[in-house]
Amino acid sequence: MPTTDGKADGTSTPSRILDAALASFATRGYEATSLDALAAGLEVRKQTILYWFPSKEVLLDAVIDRSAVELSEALEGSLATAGTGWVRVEAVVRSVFRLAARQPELLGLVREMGRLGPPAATRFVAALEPLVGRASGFLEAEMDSGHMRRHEPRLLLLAIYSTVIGMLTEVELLRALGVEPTARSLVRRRAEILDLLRSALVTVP
Amino acid sequence: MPTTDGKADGTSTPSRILDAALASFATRGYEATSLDALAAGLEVRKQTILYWFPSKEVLLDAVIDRSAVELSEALEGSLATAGTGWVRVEAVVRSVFRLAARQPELLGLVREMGRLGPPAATRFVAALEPLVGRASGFLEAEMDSGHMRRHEPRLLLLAIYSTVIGMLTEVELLRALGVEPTARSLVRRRAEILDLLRSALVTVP
DNA sequence: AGATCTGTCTACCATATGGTAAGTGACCAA
DNA sequence: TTGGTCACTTACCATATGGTAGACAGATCT
Repeated sequence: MPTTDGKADGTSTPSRILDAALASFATRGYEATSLDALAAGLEVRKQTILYWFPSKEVLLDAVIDRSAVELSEALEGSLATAGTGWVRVEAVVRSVFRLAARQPELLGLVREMGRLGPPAATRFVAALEPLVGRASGFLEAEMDSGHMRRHEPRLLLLAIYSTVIGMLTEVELLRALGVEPTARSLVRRRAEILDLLRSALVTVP
Repeated sequence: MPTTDGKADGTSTPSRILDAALASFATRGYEATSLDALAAGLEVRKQTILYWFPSKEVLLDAVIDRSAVELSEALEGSLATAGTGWVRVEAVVRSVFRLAARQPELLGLVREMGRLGPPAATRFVAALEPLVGRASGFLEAEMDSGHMRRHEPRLLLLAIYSTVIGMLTEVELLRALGVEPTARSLVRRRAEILDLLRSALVTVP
């Protein structure tokens, strides 16, 4: 497999392939995505894809790796925010929503991880482990210092994660509930979730 | 397509097909499930499946319909619990966890709905609409009477749903977080989620 | 100029997939 | 006994899939 992307301006062929693959994996799913369909969308032959990524699985790994880096960078940034406990939680949630507005596929891929058993999912989670560790440690510290209600930090993290991801990716359900997934409604959902989380976490108003 | 299931004792061929299909759709996904694999697991020829369900899509619809009924029945029951606001929320959450312990595939299918666009997902959500309506109405009434913090009821419902489903189905993530998905941990997760929800919802301790 | 390397393409291929057509044996009513 | 229905089977088929082999044009190196 070639190791360089040629021009690194984001429009090189391998980079475009990764973009398309991420989008399709996130929405249709990995197994339901065919290399032919991917290639057709890129106006390229399937063999071009197989030239850069010698198998579909390698392509998946590449998508996962790149996405994990992007996710990590976006979240590490907001996690580094200074300030008391709740402000930081809020900053992280806001940055996830920003991410969802800009690159919804990234969040979709996170959801897809569940189905892709140990080989792929493990890789993804492993890449995000430092982030999870930091977040978990932060929550624990805040609970120790009495700023937040005491909970099992890792379960709390999972609950927050589930809520946010659900609110952002359950488009079908939203529509069925009469909430059109527009930019406006995204803001409302964000407000709603922050409100909920604050009630659940912060000890005294 | 034949309309009767022969013996309705749950071991009739069509019933067994539905069971296997539900399990596979919920874990591997609809598109990733092949009729051949399904048939092999049932020790039956693929054409037997196509005899009872003339196409894969019809099979999916049947799985959805049956699952929606089972889900509805289980939840309607606990929603009918008497008592003040929080007790009922708790009863519903507990019954979802009970369902998750007994029939994890049902919850898995719910998650799968998101990916299956409008034809299938709409059918599922439509079948559950009365339930959602009742739950939403209940939440609104509780907020009106001051037992619960005011929130947009349908968004609140989505948040609760996402949290519960996430806690129950994100097995990969749980494992990565060091939480082995055992029966013990299920109880802990249930306690954790009830605690969180109570903090977030109930007005006065 | 000639050789080599790069990126993409055309030409195939084995296998798997959803689905059609046509049986086969057991049972059952006339 | 025979004709028909039921549950299920074997025999196929068109298409789609991931992947291999190798050709071809252009750039780069010697």
